[in-house]
Amino acid sequence: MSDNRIRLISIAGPTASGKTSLSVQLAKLLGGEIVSADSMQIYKSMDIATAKPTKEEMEGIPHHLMDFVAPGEMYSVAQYVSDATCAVEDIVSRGKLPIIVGGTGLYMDSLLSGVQFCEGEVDTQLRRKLQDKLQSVGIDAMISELSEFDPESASRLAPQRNPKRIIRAMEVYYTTGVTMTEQNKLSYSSPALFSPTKIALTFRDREKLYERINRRVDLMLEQGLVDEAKSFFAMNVGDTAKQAIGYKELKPYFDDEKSLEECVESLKRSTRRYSKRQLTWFRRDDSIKWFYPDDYNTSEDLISNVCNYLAQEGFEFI
RNA sequence: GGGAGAAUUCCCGAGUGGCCAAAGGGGGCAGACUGUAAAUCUGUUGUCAGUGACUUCGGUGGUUCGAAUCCACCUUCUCCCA
Repeated sequence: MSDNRIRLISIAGPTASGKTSLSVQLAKLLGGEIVSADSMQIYKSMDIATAKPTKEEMEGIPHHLMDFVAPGEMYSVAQYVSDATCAVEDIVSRGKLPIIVGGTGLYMDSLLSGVQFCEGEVDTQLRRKLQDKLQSVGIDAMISELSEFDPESASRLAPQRNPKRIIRAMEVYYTTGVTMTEQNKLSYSSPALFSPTKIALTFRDREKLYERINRRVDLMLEQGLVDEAKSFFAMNVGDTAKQAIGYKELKPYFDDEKSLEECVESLKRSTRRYSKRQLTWFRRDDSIKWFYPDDYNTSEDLISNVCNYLAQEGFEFI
């Protein structure tokens, strides 16, 4: 039986775990190109806050799906999967190895497993209407409304009472006539295009990761994060970009409500919490091979161990 | 030197005799996750063999059937008068 799926490598992990430098080194050794799986690095001009690699850090390795959407535009997983799939196919067509690198679990998994999202754009008007309705009737009423046409989703979503999810499940049905439950099944109906070898990075000692995060935030400040935030607030920013960690935490400082130090503390905390959520996401994937930088004395040791693993997996070095 | 007040579980902070292992928030930890995902949401957070036991509310002693809550003294801190 022949497997036509595209072989590729994915590198996941929490923020500040060292994905960028590892990925560039691997790309050099394997003849690869990088496809970013990061929901915020896709945006232009949000450079410091999203810790986008600099030209020097890229070392000449092409990076795709990074720095190409205006902050004012909306972007979504569905677009990402379609854009990234094209990028991967393009890389393969040129005889290069795609390396998917990023910390946005939803984007990465959706791409790697070839999730097919339902047709059509988000109906923002409908969404607003549902949000208003939720405000007035309460979440329980929304859950029971959902259960009228999609009882499975309703009971799945009921325990956490997550407004966004409940509204989305309703949106899907009202705009497509297909329930979220059916849509989830349809999403996995076609065979996967890719055959990924998944690796991920994190520190055995959580404190070390947190220290790196703290240090990185300090570095961002030195690089001019405050100015970048100032211009961020001055421009037209969409709902997705607005969520980026790095600007909103500084808002109270600009509004004269808090000191810069306090804001920086909260920025560090948000980043730490984010890294935790990333870990939660990636940890549930049993097919991931984890590497821990704090197991090695040098980054060279880490890289050579990763390379050994990739060689076992059948990847060829140039 | 005199006077007033405060000390609570990782932090802030409620609690003023039993319903208190102690509200609430923060933080931590764990989890969920299909078009906002760096978002959104859930659980948990004294210890142990978890329907119960044990230790905890600055310290020591006391009152009481029973105290984080009342009394005495001590310690530290804050404030006011000098």
